Amino acid sequence: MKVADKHGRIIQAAIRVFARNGFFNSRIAEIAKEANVADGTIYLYFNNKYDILITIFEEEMGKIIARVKQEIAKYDDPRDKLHHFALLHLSLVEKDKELAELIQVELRQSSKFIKEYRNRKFAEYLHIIAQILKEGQKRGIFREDIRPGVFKRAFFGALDEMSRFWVLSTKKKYSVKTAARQISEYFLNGILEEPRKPEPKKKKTTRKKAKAS
Amino acid sequence: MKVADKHGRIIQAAIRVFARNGFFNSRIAEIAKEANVADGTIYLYFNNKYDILITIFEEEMGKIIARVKQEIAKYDDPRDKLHHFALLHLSLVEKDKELAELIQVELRQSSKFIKEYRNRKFAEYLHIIAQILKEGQKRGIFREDIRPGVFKRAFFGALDEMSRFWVLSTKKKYSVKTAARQISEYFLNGILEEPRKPEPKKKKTTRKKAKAS
DNA sequence: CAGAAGTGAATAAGTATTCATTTAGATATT
DNA sequence: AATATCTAAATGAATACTTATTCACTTCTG
Repeated sequence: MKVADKHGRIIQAAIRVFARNGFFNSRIAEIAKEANVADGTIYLYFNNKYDILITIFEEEMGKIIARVKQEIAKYDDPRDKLHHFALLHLSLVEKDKELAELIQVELRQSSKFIKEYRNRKFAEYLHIIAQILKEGQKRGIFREDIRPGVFKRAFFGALDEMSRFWVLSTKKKYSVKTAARQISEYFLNGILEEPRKPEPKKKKTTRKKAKAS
Repeated sequence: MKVADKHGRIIQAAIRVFARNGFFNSRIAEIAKEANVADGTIYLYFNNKYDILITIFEEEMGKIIARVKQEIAKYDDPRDKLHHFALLHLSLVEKDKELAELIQVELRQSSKFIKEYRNRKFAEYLHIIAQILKEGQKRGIFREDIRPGVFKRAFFGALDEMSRFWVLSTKKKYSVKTAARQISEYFLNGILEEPRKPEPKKKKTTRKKAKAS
């Protein structure tokens, strides 16, 4: 990346500034200052303030979706895919809290444009979850009566709310690993004591030593 | 309540206007017009624009929390409590979409004030879920290794994301009942085929309260 | 008729965007 | 090698709005 990559510098500055103040409370002047460019320079690279926000989503969400798809493809068992989806989602949030906050907070604005945009882009992300479910159903691993349309939103929502906790509060009470394991456990096995799952037959990446039984 | 309940009229108008445009894109003049009062009148009842938003949360969230607590108390079995929490949450969203959208979208603004406010008020709502879980654990119904802090966020998040789907899109593909049943099922029994709970699928309200062994 | 309630035009600030001007880098000319 | 010429990139002060809030005045109400 060149020293004078103005486009990139502006994007990165905008992520920080928008995350800090929210879109509406952010000043173009502040972004310009943070990017070390003049106010007017921003308009050489972006049509307007809104365009900066949209571009951030376009570029960054694209990266995230590609990354997640690639990672999930490494695993064969849908149960593993689901668990690793959770793990990666939470890891990405932890790694770039400012971007995560921006996506979580500003992408929810009420404007028609954002509404439609979010639908279009998030649909792709949610679709990954639905695909994992469907594959598992085809293989007889997941129950047939699970509705992909409900499941993908529930699973994503669970991760998203957990993420918000980390993004908004500075203190992190649970590790990414713990949270990801808990959440994928809820969805795979449920929380009931009674119908505890016997044993996963095949692969086990990491075994949990039942120490204090 | 008087016919000329200006406070209430302004609140209701603001809910509509804020939901329609988002907080920042809403004009005081528009709220005033919608409430059939003069612009200046609003400042007799509220300190500023922001105060209207906060008051909406204060009053409406208070009602919701009270309502949910009351409803949940009707059931003894934590499994039923959880299911009915889901059912009521989604019903309330469906009943007042504008308020739901406002809470979902605007309560997530980045401003420090909102952040803190949300934390304080939502903590109470999330706490209801955690309490249900803990009680179930004490009774040996739910597994001991479920972390209330993760669970309450995951469960709420699942419902919240499902709600957003309804709020943002006009078409409703799933009924409240279906969605609530699916989501509470995920969390109670999981989605796996194998360790299917050996219970009759058709369970109605008149289900026997067989205390789990 | 006195005080409360309500009004809405005027005010006072704030800020996204523009554009006349400057700067930097490349190429041509001597 | 030094200088002149040209163009794109960059600048930031000025513009051109927008809008929350105020307050002098009017209308109710008991």
